[in-house]
Amino acid sequence: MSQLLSLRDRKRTETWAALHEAAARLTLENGPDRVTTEAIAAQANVSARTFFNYFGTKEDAILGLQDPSIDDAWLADFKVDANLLEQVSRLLVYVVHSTEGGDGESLRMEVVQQFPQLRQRRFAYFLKVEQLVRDVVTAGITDSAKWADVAHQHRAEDISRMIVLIAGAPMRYAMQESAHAPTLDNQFAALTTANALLREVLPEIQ
Amino acid sequence: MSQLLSLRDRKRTETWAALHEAAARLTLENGPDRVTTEAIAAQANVSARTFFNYFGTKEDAILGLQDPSIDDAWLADFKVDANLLEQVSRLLVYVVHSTEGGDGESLRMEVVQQFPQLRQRRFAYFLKVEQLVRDVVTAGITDSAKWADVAHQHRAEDISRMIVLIAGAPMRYAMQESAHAPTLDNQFAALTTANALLREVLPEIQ
DNA sequence: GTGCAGGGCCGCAATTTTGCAGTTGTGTAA
DNA sequence: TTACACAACTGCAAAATTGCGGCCCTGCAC
Repeated sequence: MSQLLSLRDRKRTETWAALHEAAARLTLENGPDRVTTEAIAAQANVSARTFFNYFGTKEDAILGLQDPSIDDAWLADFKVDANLLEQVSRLLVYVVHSTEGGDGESLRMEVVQQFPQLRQRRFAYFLKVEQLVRDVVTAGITDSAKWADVAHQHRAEDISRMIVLIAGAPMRYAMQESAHAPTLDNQFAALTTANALLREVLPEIQ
Repeated sequence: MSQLLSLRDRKRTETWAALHEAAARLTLENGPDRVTTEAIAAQANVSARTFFNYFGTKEDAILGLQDPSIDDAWLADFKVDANLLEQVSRLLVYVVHSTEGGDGESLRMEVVQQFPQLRQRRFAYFLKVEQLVRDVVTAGITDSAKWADVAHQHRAEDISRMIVLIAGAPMRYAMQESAHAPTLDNQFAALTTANALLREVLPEIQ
């Protein structure tokens, strides 16, 4: 038996996918307002209560969003002593990706294109992403000798808040930019553009 | 939603059936000794431990046997004050039936015909059936005015033991008789014959 | 307005499933 | 014979699921 995942983890993944699939499909068919959490649960063959064990809101299920997380391997690679902006940018991209569960074959895209009202929910998730990344950066700064000087004058929390805001600016920019054409390609292009823009702007404003 | 059964009960029934099905099918394909409980569980998509939450032994799963039980409605109809032998006979048939879970479309018959070694397990279950019926009869006798006299000279447990033995004789007889041709028809015919035989013998031996 | 039903969502206790670490018995290679 | 793998089966604690009562909000009939 190929068991990269335990039976428990495999079933958890399956249930998550079943709920997201059901939510997305039913939404595509009837629109988000004419779908009940109960119907989604029934379609996924679990109880209505279990639905809320997996998703905080109906919209999260429709979009297939999950709380951001960082793999230990990634964490090990993260260093604050050089190229911090670059590091934080990469981390943000990675963590945003971690909020989008399921394989690439999700119905998310179709749903977002069909019902743009749902789009706002992704911004809410970006806040969670930033929070998580801030925690990581804060920890890095606290432990770093290089940052000791600055950390003496400002709280590490405030330093990382500012850094994450700057590093996250391209993503916020890209999210607004690609709002009306939310394909994967568009998002990626928008982010690339925004990154370049940041690089040009930064030297000019100090 | 048609919910005669709660979601919980429905899933429990499904899992039971999935395990029995997997056990029977794998046995038909490979023989009972070359099937592991682990393989059965995997086929039914549950853990190895869960298998034993449903069945006490591998053979029980193959045969689809479950502990005997009596519906409350049946219990209400059971009276010890008249035609006791008849009543107990009926009850025995009913309770034996209750040990055979699943719909009629079970692979049980095929398995038993293919691997007669498994047959013995059904005798073990008949003991459980008798025990359960004895308890019912004992309770009836204890509460009955008609039996007060006899119950004064013998313990109610002993009285019911004897009655159940007599009432169960045809079933034991039939089980031996139909051992080599265990189809439903054969079993039923054997039981009918045995019942008639009992009725003829009884008056002669007092 | 006022009541009321419907639906999102949460807390909690009961039930079920899982993982894991045994124990036991049996076949079998050394 | 000994050693050992394998498979049936069990106890127990952690995790997942379920049922249920309840809160809050919104829309809709009256």
